[in-house]
Amino acid sequence: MLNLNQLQHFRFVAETGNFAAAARKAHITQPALSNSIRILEQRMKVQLFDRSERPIRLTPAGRNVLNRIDLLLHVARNVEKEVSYLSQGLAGELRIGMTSVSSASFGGIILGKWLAKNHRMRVDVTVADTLVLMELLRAEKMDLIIGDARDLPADLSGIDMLPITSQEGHAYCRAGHPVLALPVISFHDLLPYRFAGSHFPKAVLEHVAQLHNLDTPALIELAIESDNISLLRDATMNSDLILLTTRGCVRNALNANLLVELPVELQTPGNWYAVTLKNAVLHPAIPSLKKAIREASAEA
Amino acid sequence: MLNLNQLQHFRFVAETGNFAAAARKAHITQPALSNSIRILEQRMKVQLFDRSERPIRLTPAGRNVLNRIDLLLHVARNVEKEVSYLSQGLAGELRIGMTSVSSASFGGIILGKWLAKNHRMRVDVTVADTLVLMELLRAEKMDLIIGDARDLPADLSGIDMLPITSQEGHAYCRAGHPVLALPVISFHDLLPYRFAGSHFPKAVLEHVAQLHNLDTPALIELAIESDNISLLRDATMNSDLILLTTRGCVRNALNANLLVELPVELQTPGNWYAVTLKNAVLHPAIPSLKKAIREASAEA
DNA sequence: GCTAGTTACGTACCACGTAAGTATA
DNA sequence: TATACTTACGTGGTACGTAACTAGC
Repeated sequence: MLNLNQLQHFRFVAETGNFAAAARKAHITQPALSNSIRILEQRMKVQLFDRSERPIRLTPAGRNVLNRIDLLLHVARNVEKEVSYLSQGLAGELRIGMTSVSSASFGGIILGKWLAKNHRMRVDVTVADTLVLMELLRAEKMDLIIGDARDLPADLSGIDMLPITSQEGHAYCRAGHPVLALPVISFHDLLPYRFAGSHFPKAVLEHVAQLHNLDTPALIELAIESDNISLLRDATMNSDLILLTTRGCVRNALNANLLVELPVELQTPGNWYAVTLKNAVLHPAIPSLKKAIREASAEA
Repeated sequence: MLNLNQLQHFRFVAETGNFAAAARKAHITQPALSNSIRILEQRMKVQLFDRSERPIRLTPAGRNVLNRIDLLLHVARNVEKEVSYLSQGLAGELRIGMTSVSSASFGGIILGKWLAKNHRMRVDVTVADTLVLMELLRAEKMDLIIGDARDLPADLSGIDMLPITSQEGHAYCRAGHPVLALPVISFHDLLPYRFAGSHFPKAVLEHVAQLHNLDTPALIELAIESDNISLLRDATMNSDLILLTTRGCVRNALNANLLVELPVELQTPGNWYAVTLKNAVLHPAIPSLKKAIREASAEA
């Protein structure tokens, strides 16, 4: 097969029109480069340079070869770079499996944030139920799946499970909120006060609505929607709105007794685990993705 | 830089899923291939295969590398093939210069036929006058030019000239044609009999018309036009048509005294030469093209 | 125990450096 | 004569083969 080093050498000489300068570029001595080109010419059975006069000149055939080589070297450099990134877990393609609900409620968020930081990574997401995903994982057709704990099979040998607790949702109100005066608080009691929350995936609201036998999710009226969590906190602390969010986001306000967690079961759907094979070689990017999942969990 | 051999080896193993089979494909022994892969893994800092079980399996990172490599190897093989053809003068790009007249009258025909036989060749044709073309040739911006002998410079040192005589046109009629009875025959005497010929470039007819002071080339009425030369001969031998063609095309008929060459000056425009540099390395395809030009000349 | 991949070791070759030689301007 | 490329030669590294070893089915 072709020797990319020789081709690179050839390119340097063709570019500089000068063996000595090209040798400096290639970080070898001039005679070594001279040899390299000579051998290349012999292998190709093509005279690349006309050395009969100074400065040396590309032959017509040399020009043709040069044109061809350009693309090849370009592709080679790209592959080299890509592999370097790949080995550091910074590039490549991950095959991720998710259940429909987990993808809707938090999978997209985690992946989105992770991909923003890892712009050389590609992710191929398959949505299926946990049992199917487990099969795909075991067949090594998946690099990582996010499965529902209740559906994970009894046989947990050979798999690595990372719990995802990030998105357990709760309802919060300000201290001194009128609803706190009730002896027993149900979800229905919250409805009149309206809600504050981040842009929830539809699936989450639908699930909560269904859980509490509401005819339509629209009854859960979001008075204020924003991904700016501090804004939502301030709004809740200064009104009777009910804040729907995760505990991690209001930890400080809870400690300062500015917000109160309501004893209402939102029961966000299931407990999830990020699952990988234990006795297989993982994709170099998996540790980074798992770290992102752990951090997302810790934030909650 | 990357080593294409190693990458090829990797591909073989990935394809067969089997070191022994891959070694046979690569025409090396199995331990040698084992080493090759190991070194590649070390260089890439990526584990490509999971050897802990049989059969061995591609790791996720290995899959990623494989995808990347495919294009690279494909391009490399193409370049290799291309260079091989190039060295045999069967592929590559030629930069040809022609005058406007020569390109119209026969350059296109010769190139067309030659390209049909050399389907891997590309030709970049520049049309300019002979002096300009000579400059381009001397500056090695042309591989071959077709120049008008009258415009070629006095200084012919360092250039190689191949005369092109193929297209010297003459007029022919059947033996016993009435026009032969005239004591002196001029071109105007031929007009009433109409003409037979191949599909001439406009430039040629215009030139002939101008030469004989005809108001319009349309007066040279082509009763029959065809690229099938034997059909034209037959038609001419069995009628009073005047055949406009080159001597080579009617050589046999002339020898057999079936056709007669008329003493009429058609003076096809100029004498051309295919010109190349003498003391420069030529494109490998030039001999083949020159041969085609010589053959086209010989046919005439 | 049989198949398949690895490790160990020896060899030949190839790419490179240094030094001397040759050609061009 | 000076610059630039080539040739000659010595060396280290690498890619391969052979043979012995080890591990999975």
